Amino acid sequence: MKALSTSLPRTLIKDIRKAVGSEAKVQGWVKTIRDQKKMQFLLVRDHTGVVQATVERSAAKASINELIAGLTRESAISVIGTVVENPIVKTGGVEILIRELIVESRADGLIPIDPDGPVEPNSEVRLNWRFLDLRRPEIALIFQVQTAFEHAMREYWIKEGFLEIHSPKLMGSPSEGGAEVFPFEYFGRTAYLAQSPQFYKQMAMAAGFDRVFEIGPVFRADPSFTARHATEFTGLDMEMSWIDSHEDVMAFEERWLAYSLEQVRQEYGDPIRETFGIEVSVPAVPFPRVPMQEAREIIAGKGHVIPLERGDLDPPGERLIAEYAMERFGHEFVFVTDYPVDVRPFYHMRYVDTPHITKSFDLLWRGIEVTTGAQREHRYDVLVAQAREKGLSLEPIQFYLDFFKYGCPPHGGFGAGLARMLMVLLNQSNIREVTFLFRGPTRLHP
RNA sequence: GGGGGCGUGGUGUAGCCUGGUUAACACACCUGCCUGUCACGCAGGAGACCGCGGGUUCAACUCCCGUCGCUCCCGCCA
Repeated sequence: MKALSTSLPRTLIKDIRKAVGSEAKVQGWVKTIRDQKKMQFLLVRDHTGVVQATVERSAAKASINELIAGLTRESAISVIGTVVENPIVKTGGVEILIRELIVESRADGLIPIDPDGPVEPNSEVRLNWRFLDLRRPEIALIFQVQTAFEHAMREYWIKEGFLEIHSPKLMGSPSEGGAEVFPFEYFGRTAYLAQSPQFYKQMAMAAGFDRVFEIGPVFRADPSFTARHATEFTGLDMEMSWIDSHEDVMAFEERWLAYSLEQVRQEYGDPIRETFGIEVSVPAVPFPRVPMQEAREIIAGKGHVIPLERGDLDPPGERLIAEYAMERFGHEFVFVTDYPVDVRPFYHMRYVDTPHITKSFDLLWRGIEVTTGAQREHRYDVLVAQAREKGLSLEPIQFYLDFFKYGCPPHGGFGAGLARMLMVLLNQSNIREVTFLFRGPTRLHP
């Protein structure tokens, strides 16, 4: 009998209704125990739903009654029994009449955080016990959406002829100079964690790969204490050859995003609305574009003056330009273009007639910066001059500069943050909510 | 790195401003009861040296100083 039971295939709770009238095996966690005098009720949760399992107290069921009496919430169990229709039952109108119950792993009675509790513990406790926190069904949805979003992005890239690359994360020199890289000991010398695949995706252009993308980890040693920064996150990077300007890159990105959001909307639009109360809207193409100089004027017109010496927008400025894009174009996205050279890296291409301005852009989504992109400087002499002007020493980046010595096509690309986009998409106030395991300046465990 | 806020049973909070009872409440936990529950209910119980260190005071969870941790904003960025 035991052998027969265990050979029964598992039924996911979302499919339990199809098993009405026959025996089924359900496996999951104990959400609730209601142990009464004549009846015992369990609510069992798996990653697809919740179902009630029931057994009467009787001599014939004594061993099961005993097990349930000693059971704890959040224990991992297998339940085998007949699935019956019962309209009174609030969890879907069906229940399982327990024939066999196996306690696979008993949970300690005192749980540090309760996945079914009425209130969320504070974020520190939740991050300490992230595996319990992640049992909450609404959190599972976040990662289902991430999977669909990422899959759609990859699918679109591949459809458009991009190659997927995996560039090294161990580097012999910091890719852009500066203090924001993590150094570490590497067989007696210093190496660095990659803070972007920038140099390597450009190498792929010099190699004639034409178009590449990478989805992978990037590391930033910034001691940033905000709701949208992490020291390790998943970067979405792409680079494309034979472009005329950064406009080609923006035109690609907006189509890529519109496609990916359409896929997410189709697959998860309903649960996202129910769980997070937000409508997944597929953005119209093209997105609005606002050059930096004009953006400053618009923001000033809204009563916020960004200091002249500051080349970039500040957070209030970002919110105001997003507000403008919504008022003027009804759009959640806005490209801010043409950043001054002093706030951009040396490899961004500059305009011929206005050389203090780069052919670059940031993409803001509801006021949050989610992308930086540009046309790259592909002419060796110009690139070297720009690196010198920024005060970089050429020796550590000579391997990179060499990419441009033997025929490199004009090209450009962008880098985006997966979690940041997910945070905006699902209307979450903190990047930690949408990160499987967050890494920040003071967070290395679990 | 600069500024603000918060640290009280397993979890979330109240109490602190205006020092003075056994530090309260909800959820969770334990025991018993309960004819199908469904946020089950009822009765009882255990569980907190109030982040840490120092100071003021007859007396400190409460006021002051320091320190550590967390958090938000700014800077930086995706």
